[in-house]
Amino acid sequence: MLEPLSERSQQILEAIIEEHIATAQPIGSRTLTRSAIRLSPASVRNVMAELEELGYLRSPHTSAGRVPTEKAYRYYVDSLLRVSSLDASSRSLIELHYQRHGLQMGELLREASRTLSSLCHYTGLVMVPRLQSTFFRRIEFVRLSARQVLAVFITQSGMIQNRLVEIGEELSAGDLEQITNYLNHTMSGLGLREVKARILAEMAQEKALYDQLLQRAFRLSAEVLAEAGAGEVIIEGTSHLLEQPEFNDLERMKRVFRAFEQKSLLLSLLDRGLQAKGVQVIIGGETECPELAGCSLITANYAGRRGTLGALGVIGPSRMPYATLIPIVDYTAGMISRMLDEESE
Amino acid sequence: MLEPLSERSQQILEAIIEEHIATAQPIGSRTLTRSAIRLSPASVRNVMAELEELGYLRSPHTSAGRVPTEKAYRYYVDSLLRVSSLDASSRSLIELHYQRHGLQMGELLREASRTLSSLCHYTGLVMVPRLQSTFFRRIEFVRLSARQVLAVFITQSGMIQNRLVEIGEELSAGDLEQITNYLNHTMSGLGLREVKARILAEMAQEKALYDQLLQRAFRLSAEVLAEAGAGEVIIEGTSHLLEQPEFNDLERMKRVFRAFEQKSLLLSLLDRGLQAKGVQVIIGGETECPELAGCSLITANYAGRRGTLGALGVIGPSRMPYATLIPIVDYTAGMISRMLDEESE
DNA sequence: CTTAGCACTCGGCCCGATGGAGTGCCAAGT
DNA sequence: ACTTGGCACTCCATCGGGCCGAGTGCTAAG
Repeated sequence: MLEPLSERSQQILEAIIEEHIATAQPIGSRTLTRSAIRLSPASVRNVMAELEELGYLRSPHTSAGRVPTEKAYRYYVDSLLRVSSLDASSRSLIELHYQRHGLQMGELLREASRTLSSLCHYTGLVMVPRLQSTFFRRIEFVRLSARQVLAVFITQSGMIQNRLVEIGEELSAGDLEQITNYLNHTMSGLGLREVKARILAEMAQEKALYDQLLQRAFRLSAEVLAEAGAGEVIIEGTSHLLEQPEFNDLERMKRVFRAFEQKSLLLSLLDRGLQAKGVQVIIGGETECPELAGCSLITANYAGRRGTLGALGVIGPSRMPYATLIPIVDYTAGMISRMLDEESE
Repeated sequence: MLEPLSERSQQILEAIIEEHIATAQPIGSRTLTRSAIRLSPASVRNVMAELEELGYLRSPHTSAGRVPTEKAYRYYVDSLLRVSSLDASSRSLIELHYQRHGLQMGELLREASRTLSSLCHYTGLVMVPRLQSTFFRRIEFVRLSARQVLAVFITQSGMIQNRLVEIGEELSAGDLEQITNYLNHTMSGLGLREVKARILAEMAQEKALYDQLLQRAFRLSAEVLAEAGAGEVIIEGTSHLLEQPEFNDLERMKRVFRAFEQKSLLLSLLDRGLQAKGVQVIIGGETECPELAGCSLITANYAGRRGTLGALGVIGPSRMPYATLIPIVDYTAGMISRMLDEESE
C-alpha cells in the first residue's frame, strides 16, 4: 500500500507535513520554497501534484494549498520520522511531576494522565490495569456484618481493589481467617488467570467437595475476582483539545466529546496495542470509530516486573507533533513501569 | 434588592423567562401576546420597559427582543416558581437507574452523576463525602511489608478508604492486631472530627506517653485519617453542554471546560450549600467565579442517618428549565440518602 | 389606562466587487 | 530531461451596500 517515494518527494512531503503541523494551514508551493526546499515553486508543484495523485495530499479547494492525508501521516510516522529519545532536561521535567506523589497506584495513574496532557497539550489517557493482567499478592477480608464481607485484594504491582461481597451462609471470624490464610498461602504470586483456573480446578476436586470451608473459600474468592467494571480509563485535559483550531468545527468537537464519555471505546483502542512493544500510533480512520475521525492517538504500554499491565497515551487531532510527543509518551510509560516496580518490592 | 412587582409585571416577566428558556431567543412583545398574555403588544412593551429599568431584562440591541438578566432568574426561582414534586412515573424512571447497581458507594455516586446528567441534559456533579463528615465504623490494617501497612477505613455510610502508610518502626502482626482492636473499640460510631480530637487528646495524656503501643496506634491512625486529596467531584455528561446554543460561543465554552478541570472550584460551590436544607440554586455571578459566568447550578445535599454527607446537582447555562430540574435534583438527593442509609444498617 | 399607528433603529442576509493566494500548464532555459 | 519563469485561471475570504423584518419608543386617540 505504501509505495516507495523518490528522495525529493519524501523531502517535500515531510516539509509539507511539518509545516502543516506547525501552522494548521494548507501549504502552498511558495511557502515551501521559503524554507528548506531549494527548488522553484513550479517544480514543487509538480511533485505535489504527483503526491496528490498517490493519495498523500489533498487540497481543500482549487486555489488553496495542500493538506496531508491520513496516509501521509502514516507514511510520516513509519518512514520519515526519526524519534530521538528525550533530552535530560525534559526528562527531569517529567520526573518532577511524580516526585511528591505517594504510593497509591490510583493516584499515580491519574497524575500520569494529567502530566501527559499538560506536557503534550493534548488529552491524556491512562488505562487502569485489568485485574486479568495482575498478579496475586494478598487478599484480606473484613467482616462488616454476618452476611457482608469487604474483600481487599492487593496485586503485586500495588493495585488495591475493594469489593463488597454478600455471602449466603454466615461465616465466623475464625472461618474467615482460615480462608484468608489458605488463599494467601496458595495463590501468592500467581497470575490472576492462573488463580481463577486454580479455583475452578480445585472446586471440582473431590477433596474440596467434602471440605465445606474450602468450598466457601473458593466461592468467595471467585466472586471477588470476577472482573469488575470492565476496566477504566482516566481522561485528563480535555480542555486542551478546545484550543486546537480543528475543533472550531462544533460538530466535530461534539462527536469527540461524546466518544470520551463512552470510555469503553477508548479502552478498546488502548487495548489494541497491549501485546505490542514500544509506542503505537493510531491515525484517524485506523481507530475505526467515526466519532474519532480526524483524531490520532499515541499510546505505549506500561508494565510491572511480571509483564504488561496497561497502556497510556494522548489523543488529539491527527495534525499533532508526533516527533515531540512520541518520546514523551514513551518515557512516561517507562517511568510508570519503573515506579510500579519499586512499589512491588 | 428585589422590589415587589405588580401582578401584571410578574406575569409578563414569568412569560418572558419561560419563553426564553424554551427558545433561547430574545423575546419580543408580539410573541408574548400570542401566548398567555391578553394585552396588546404596546401595553406589554410598557411593562417591559419598566422591567428593563429595574434590571430584570436587557436587550441585546435596540431592535431585538428582551432577554432575562440574572436578577430575573433569581426572582423567578425565589418568587415565581412553584416546584411540584416529581410524579410517580418520573420517580420510577429515576429509580430504574439505580436498580442494578451494587453496594459500593463510589459506584453509586458515579451512577448518580451520570443519571442526573442524562435526565437533565446538563452536566451532573456529585461531591464525594469528605472524610470529615463521616462516622467511624471500622478500621483494618494489612501488613504489606515490615514498614508498609495498608489501612482500610470504613465509614458508617459504607465509604471505603484505602491508604498506604509508611511506618517508622517495625510493627509485628500482633502489635497491629492490638492496635486494630483498640481503635475499633474506642472509636466506633464517633464522628471523624471527634476521632481526631480524641486522638490528639489521648496522645497528650500521661498514660499514653508510657505505652509505646498506644503511641503507635495514635500516630498511625492520625496519619490514616489525615484528610486526603481534599475531596473529589464526579463530573459526568459534559458533552450535554455542547448541545446548548449558548455554547456556540467558543470562548465561553473553553472557560467552562477549564473550570471543570479545576475541580476544587466546583467543590467549593457544592460546599457552599452544605449546611442548608433542600435545593439550592446558584445563578451566574453568584458563583463568584468568572469562568462560570452565565452558568447556574442546582444543588442539593445528601445525607446518611447521621447528618449531611455531601452535595450533588447539575450545572449548565443560566437559561435552564429550573421548574423541571429542581425536582429531579431534589429527588435524586433524597434517594441517594436513602440508599446510603440502607447500606449502613 | 389601553391601544393603534408610525417613525425609527439595527442586526441579519444577500449580493457583487475586489484582492490575493495558489494552481496547472506551457514554453523557454540549462 | 529536468527545471523554471510566466501566465491565465480558479476560488475563497473580505468588505461594503442595500434590503428586509422584527422590534422598539413615542404619541395621540379611544
